[in-house]
Amino acid sequence: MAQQKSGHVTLLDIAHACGYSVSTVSIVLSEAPLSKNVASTTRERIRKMALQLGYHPDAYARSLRRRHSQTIAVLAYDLSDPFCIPLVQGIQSGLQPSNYIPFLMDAQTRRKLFDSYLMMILERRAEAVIVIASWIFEETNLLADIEKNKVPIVIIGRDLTPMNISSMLIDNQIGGGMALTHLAKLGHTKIAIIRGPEELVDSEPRWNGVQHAAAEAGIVLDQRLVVQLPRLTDSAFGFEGGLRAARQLLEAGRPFTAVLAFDDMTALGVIRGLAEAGVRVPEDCSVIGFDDVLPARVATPGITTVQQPLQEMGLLASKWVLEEIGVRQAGNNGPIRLYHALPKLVARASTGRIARGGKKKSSA
Amino acid sequence: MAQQKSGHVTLLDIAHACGYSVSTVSIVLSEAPLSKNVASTTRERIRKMALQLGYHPDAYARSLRRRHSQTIAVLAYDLSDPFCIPLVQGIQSGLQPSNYIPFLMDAQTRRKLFDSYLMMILERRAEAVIVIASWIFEETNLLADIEKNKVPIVIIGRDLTPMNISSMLIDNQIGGGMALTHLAKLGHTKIAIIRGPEELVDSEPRWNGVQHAAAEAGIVLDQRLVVQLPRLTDSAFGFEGGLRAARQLLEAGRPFTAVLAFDDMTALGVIRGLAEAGVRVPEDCSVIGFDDVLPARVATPGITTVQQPLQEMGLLASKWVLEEIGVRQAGNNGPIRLYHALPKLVARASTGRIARGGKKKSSA
DNA sequence: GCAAGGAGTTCAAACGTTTGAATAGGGCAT
DNA sequence: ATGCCCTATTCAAACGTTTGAACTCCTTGC
Repeated sequence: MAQQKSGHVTLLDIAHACGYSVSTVSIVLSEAPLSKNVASTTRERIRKMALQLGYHPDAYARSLRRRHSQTIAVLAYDLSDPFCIPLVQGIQSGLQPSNYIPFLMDAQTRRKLFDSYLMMILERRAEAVIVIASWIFEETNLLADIEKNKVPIVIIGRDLTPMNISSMLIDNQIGGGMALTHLAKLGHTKIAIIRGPEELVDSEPRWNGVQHAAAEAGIVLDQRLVVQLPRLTDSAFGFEGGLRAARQLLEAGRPFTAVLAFDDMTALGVIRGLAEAGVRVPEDCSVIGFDDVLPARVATPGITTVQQPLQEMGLLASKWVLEEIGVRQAGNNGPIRLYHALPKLVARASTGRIARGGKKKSSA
Repeated sequence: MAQQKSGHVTLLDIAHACGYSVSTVSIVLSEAPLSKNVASTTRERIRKMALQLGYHPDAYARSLRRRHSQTIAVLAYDLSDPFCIPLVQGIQSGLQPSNYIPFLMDAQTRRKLFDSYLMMILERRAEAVIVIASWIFEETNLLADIEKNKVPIVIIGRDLTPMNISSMLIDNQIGGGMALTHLAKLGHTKIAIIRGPEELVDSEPRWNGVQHAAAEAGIVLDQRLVVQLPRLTDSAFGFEGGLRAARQLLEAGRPFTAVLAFDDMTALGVIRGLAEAGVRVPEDCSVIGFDDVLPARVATPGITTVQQPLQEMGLLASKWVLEEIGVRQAGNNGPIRLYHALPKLVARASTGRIARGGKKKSSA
């Protein structure tokens, strides 16, 4: 009955209610070491009263006093990009066994939000940060600020080891190569390539991988079959880009039997664009993507793609930060790490052996 | 230089560094009303020093003292379900203009996690809660606990007005009707129905809507064409269910020209299952979904579906809680609200007029 | 000469915990 | 009796803020 003005039940309320001091109550309820020499009858009474009054310790007071928040910030550039989800899942499962809890933040591809979240990370005294980066993340100085505060950071999707930040990336070069090799093995030679937007760091190495693999397979890439995705404003909407790219390719009228799309969403857009013109996938044209996101798996035909081990990466990222928290508590400093994840080709139904007849694209 | 043991710069550090009291520093940096009669030179010096030392106010100390956390908990049953994302987006944009920040929690369809997050909501003194519910949410008593603590709650996807909790749902009955009517208008009469899992509250009313609309259209539903989705363990994997349902339907050998799937993921599974048997969508068979999630929009053919205004619902939910926080601060109590969102049919390419020849399903 | 008021700053208490040190009352061996 | 340990409990300070009240100078008006 002795409700505080805050509306929440406090230790003091319980203390009053059952005639012990705040200390005793605290010791019992927080299961401090000292609680082993609190009389068991006392323990019982306090516990019962706490339950009855509906007590829940105030995380703010507790964290203030204990000087740690048990919180790990997870800052994603955009949760509506299906790419982020498996990463977040991986991180969450990695954090589960620890008693750190993830503080999920969604920057929604907005630079402003991204920065304000970074600020919040500092204010909320997150004990570590995992950043899922993309182009919005343009060397913000706040990250340095976080580093200065001795908060462990891991960044996924960017190599920031030069700034002393542990980083984790997919090996885009190998991945790009895999995609092209897969198409080559199926007999395709007239391959259209949809390159990623310039501001994405993945675009360049992926393209390099494609070129090398082409050279190795003895394929000359027709520059007129290479299109460049524009800057994507609307996050997940590589789809729109792929759709336009496909139309553009068809209009150009140069024949091709396969499209190597920058990522899965692009690939899905391409397939839509081809379908508009009556081009069937994979019968008339193969399409390959990259990432292996959910929409690619559930589409029919299933999209052949270069899979990123996103969940594993998330898991590993959480392991890294937990470890680093450990070593810093011991007063040391762990190594700055860099991990290049290996992609894996997942062959589904959107790619196939080149048609015998060498069927041409229907163009205007 | 006067770093505290916590590793973070505090007001005291700044006070020492520039020779003012902690109070003055606090007043300046928190822009309290009193700061208007702090000498501007003082203000300058303090601000400069704060910046230089890299000061960031401790959210824990601040919230403890101010007695509010500026935090609104958003508890989703599973972020990897594409259904949740637009809701979360809507909530986020609704919260943007306020200075409450969303604390995003992902229960990952795990009852245990769900409960522990609810606990955390209490401990972190969230000032309101928005729950995106599904079947994992089985009348947990913790929600009552939250209510008891006078924290405003809004639940999406469940009618909890009997428990005095504002609720928001899609009108499943109307939605189900819309789907069936759409198929009927296209001339379909042999319609297979895939009902939702029993433990989902949406299943029942949606099915009712379908039945009514069928009666109204003068269609008799063949019970042998009605299959029931099993309990979904793996969240978003209605896909698997749809796939199996399609196989089952084809095996049964009863002809049908359209499938009304419980939701989009199911529809995508159905399409895959039909494709396995060489049944083309929409030429040989129409398929309609429900929800309008991303994978349905980017698949080809685009899935015709009954759209839920998820983003708007999220937005509204955030408006509700903000309002309620307002009225409670004024000492009053707002109304318990209930909102039935109106679904909208989005016709895409997965449904079409029935084939003239009345082409039968290929079965075993 | 003095109250009134304002500008600039500081005091000190409070928010709800945790925890090292202290206390009180044993019992038990010397 | 004294000293000592043991059990059960409490004191009081601290975490980093915020804020109502107080304090010290000044100026200004009467």
